[in-house]
Amino acid sequence: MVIDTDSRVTIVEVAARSGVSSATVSRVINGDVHVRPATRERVLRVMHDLGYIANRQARSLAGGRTDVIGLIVPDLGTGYIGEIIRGIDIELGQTGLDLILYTTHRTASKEANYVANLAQGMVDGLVLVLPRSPADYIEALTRRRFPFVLVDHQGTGRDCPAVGANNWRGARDATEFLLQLGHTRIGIITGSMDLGCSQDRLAGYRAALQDHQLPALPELEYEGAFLQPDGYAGGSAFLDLADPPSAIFASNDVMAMGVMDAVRNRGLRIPDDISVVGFDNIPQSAVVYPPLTTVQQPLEDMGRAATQMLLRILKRPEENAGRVELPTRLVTRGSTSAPKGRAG
Amino acid sequence: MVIDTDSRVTIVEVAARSGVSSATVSRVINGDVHVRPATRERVLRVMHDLGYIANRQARSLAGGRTDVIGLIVPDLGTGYIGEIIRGIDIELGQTGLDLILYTTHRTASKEANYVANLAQGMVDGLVLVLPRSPADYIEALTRRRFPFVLVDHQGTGRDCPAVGANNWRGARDATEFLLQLGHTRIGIITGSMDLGCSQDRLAGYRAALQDHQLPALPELEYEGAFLQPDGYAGGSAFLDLADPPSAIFASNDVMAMGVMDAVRNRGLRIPDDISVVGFDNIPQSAVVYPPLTTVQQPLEDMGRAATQMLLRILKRPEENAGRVELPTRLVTRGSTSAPKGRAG
DNA sequence: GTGAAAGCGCTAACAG
DNA sequence: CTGTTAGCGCTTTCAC
Repeated sequence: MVIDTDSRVTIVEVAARSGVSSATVSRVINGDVHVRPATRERVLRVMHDLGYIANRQARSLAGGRTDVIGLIVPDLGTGYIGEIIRGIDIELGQTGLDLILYTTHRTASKEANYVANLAQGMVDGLVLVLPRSPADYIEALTRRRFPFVLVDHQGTGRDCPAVGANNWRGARDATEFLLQLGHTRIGIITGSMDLGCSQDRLAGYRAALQDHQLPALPELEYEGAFLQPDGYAGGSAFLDLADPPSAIFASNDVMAMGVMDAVRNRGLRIPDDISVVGFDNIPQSAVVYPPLTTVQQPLEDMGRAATQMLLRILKRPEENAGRVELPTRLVTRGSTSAPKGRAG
Repeated sequence: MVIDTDSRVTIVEVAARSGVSSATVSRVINGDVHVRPATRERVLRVMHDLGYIANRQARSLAGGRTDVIGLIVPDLGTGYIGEIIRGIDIELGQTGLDLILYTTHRTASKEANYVANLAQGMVDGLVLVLPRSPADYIEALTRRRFPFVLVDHQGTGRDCPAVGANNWRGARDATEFLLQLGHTRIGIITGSMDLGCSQDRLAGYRAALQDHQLPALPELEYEGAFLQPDGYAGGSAFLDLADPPSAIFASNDVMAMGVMDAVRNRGLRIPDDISVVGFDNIPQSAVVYPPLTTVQQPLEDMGRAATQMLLRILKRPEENAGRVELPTRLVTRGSTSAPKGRAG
């Protein structure tokens, strides 16, 4: 096949040269069964010879499939999203679908706008990563039966197709790990409590304590908002207690870094004096000193799972996809050890 | 503004409600000057009230601007590309342009296909990251004056708009660093010598030696192809020499890892017996043991620069954009030290 | 300044 | 099985 970048070979030209109508060519393109094999062959040959390339715009304008799926992400800043995208891309590579990427730069209104824009015929389906304001459009999309999936480790998504990480279990595992090490006073710094993931992580933490017949103490629960200063503030608050915890679980790595700063600022050592655990396993957590023990989210897998789910919806719109929760994995590194402080 | 996800508000409806023709609405949308200010105001208001969203497909089909730029990347596997995309995204965020992403999965034919596809009116301009077969389409694009930029650290791009890293200088700096440490026998493992970047890196290495009145010895130059086994083979070859080098510069990090394996396999230590330097600063290089000294490419900056360049071309197609070379940065880590071997 | 009308390339009924 | 005929929503001459 001659790939001619200039080519303006249209369906009409292919039709003319194959001695059929453009409708038939269209049928061939779309794999319509109602075409005599011989005709199909001939058209295919001409398309090939001419280096015909379907015009995406025209196709979708006319209301056909676009073979493109839309991806809306909050930003590309952390590398976090990159992992998810990679998973999506791997899965999409198996199919003939393309990807159009939109970055909302964390703006909820842009998000809703893009959704509206894309769902208007530009793509066949939508993957929404870490949506800010899903409520704004989920209902409309659902009503219109427009295929979409949320990648939503935050747990904000209502009852709609979504994949997320098992936050509850991740937090429980992390806390359980600290308990196994011998810690009995463990502080938690939560994320914004309006997010499902924060609630789940806190619940997981409490569940682990309960498993060990330990009470959940309000003084050991500090509400943050996923930012480093929150970790610093929370860590400092814990260390100011008459009886400070010997371990601190931060609901994300960024806050864990803040905790580490707070601990060091007090002249205390990690993990000798205080153990610290994070959540997310961002790349930085492996290279800080000491390397951070944390809960890894299966980002790439989440991307893959979301894509598979979308493909399934695209194929069988009637079945409902439900929600998938992927398991997290505890990554133990140098920021945790058995308590070595004063008395046991 | 009411964002209505279902909305099928078209230019016609806006026209009707503003008491003008659709042509005028189109003019307003496209910032045509030939519209009375009062009319413009009115139309704008109606568009706003109705939550009008332009249909991308129709626009580009009709031959107008698409306000989308196409991005073609080889893959998303390494995180390497992610950095570049981030730079592009940052720069694009300032404008009203959107991004459509294509992954070629390292297939040259897909690459040419996508280029043809996108350049057919789907996007206003193209950014090609690490192109495999630019020769296949550069001429056609240039002839058609279709805006595009290569992000091309490999230096494969001919004389066309491109941004790359300064490979020569990066290699010279790395070699100079080793020389400063006191190494006098330094081996180099090159990349595929048909690539401009490999040639430049080798030249930089030789230049540094020359600066110190040291000869470039053929026995200390091993040709690889950017793969780990090449590093292993090259490193082994060097260590088999009667007078092996005390430091090895690999033309990328992946080969440097291969070198490290070879060194360890000989029972030698890094950096005590052999210093190793890489190129790229891939994430892994920070976490291997010992952490790898390497030359960092300004990936995000390259993405930004490429985007700026494309925007400039979009604005002033007549000026020619030329080529930009961005500086690299030497990242010194644990894999290098002064030679401690036998005699000084 | 503004409107009317002709497509852009394709799909989707509806006939045959 | 295949052709005819309308558009999809927008831009763009060409008139007025």
